[in-house]
Amino acid sequence: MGDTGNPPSLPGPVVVVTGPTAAGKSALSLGLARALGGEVINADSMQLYRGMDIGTAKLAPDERAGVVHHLLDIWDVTRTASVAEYQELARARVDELLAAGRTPLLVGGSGLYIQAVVDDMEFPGTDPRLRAELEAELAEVGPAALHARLAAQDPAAAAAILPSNGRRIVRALEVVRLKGSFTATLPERRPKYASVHIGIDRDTAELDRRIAERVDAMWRAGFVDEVRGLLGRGLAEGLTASRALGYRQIAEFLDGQYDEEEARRRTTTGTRRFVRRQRSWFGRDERISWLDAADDSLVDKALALIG
RNA sequence: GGCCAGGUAGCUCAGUUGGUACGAGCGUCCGCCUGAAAAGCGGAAGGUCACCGGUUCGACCCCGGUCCUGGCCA
Repeated sequence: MGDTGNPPSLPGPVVVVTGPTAAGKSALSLGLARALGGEVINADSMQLYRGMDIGTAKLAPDERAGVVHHLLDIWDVTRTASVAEYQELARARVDELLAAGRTPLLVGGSGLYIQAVVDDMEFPGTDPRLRAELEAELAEVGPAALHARLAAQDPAAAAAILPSNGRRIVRALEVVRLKGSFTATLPERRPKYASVHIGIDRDTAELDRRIAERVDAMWRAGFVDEVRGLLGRGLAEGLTASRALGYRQIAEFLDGQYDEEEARRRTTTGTRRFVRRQRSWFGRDERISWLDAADDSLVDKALALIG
């Protein structure tokens, strides 16, 4: 149990708690943190934002059961998220905790973020000016034309990216310009820390039911007011935060594009769809040991995995 | 009870002057993913065209009847 095949020389262990939204990660993480004497490091891209509380199901301070949480509320809603930046912040916390003999619990549903911390991933830099140029070009000539250019500059990268995926084509072209090639900058996946990956999930019908209930509860808790308030703080200008599930839909409702009921409907179905994408991502990570969130002895089983 | 409109994919609706349903949006399912990842992108599966009978070489589309839905009038 708990044997992840990590070379013993790696620092750790980092306990990862992940799984689709609304499965029950937060609850489990509290149980584990208390049992292990650990602290939680948030790995949820949207909980990084200050003021996005209700819609991200962020644990309020008094709900954290005395467990210290890191990397919540660190970004303003106008800020564009960045995996690379998150990676740096999260690793600093992991290192601090390990040095202090505390167990870092990396908790969240953002698969790429977790991987960025735990694996030896390097993100080539970005150049805002170049990026803006490429983006403008994309808007003008469309993704197919840019894809053709990528194919000429880095055939392997072009082959891996669909001609319709403008965003990824732009990033690849940016990296090619900065580093010479996109694909060559992607090293083999190697672990950076010794880690135990615990995934929790539920029966799909059950999870869908929980999602519907949760969205309703968010509405009752004042989700619409939260968004209204954030719009006053520039939410609409934030590239990342304005796209968050529920926030986008409510903003569109407040903008008069459709009614409130429709916003809630779209939030629910969008969340369901998101779950499918999360599972698709997690499914490729063989390190994850899956547990049923509905299991009565969930915490014990998770502790057994950690060993 | 009468009149009008309508019954086509899980939902909302297109469509064929009669020749194998060209469907669309949403939903559903599957997948991709390296500085926006709750984002972005791709693929697939779904239809005895309400039912019965008739006309026709051939009807989802024409005719008759039945049932159902909505509206209007009594």
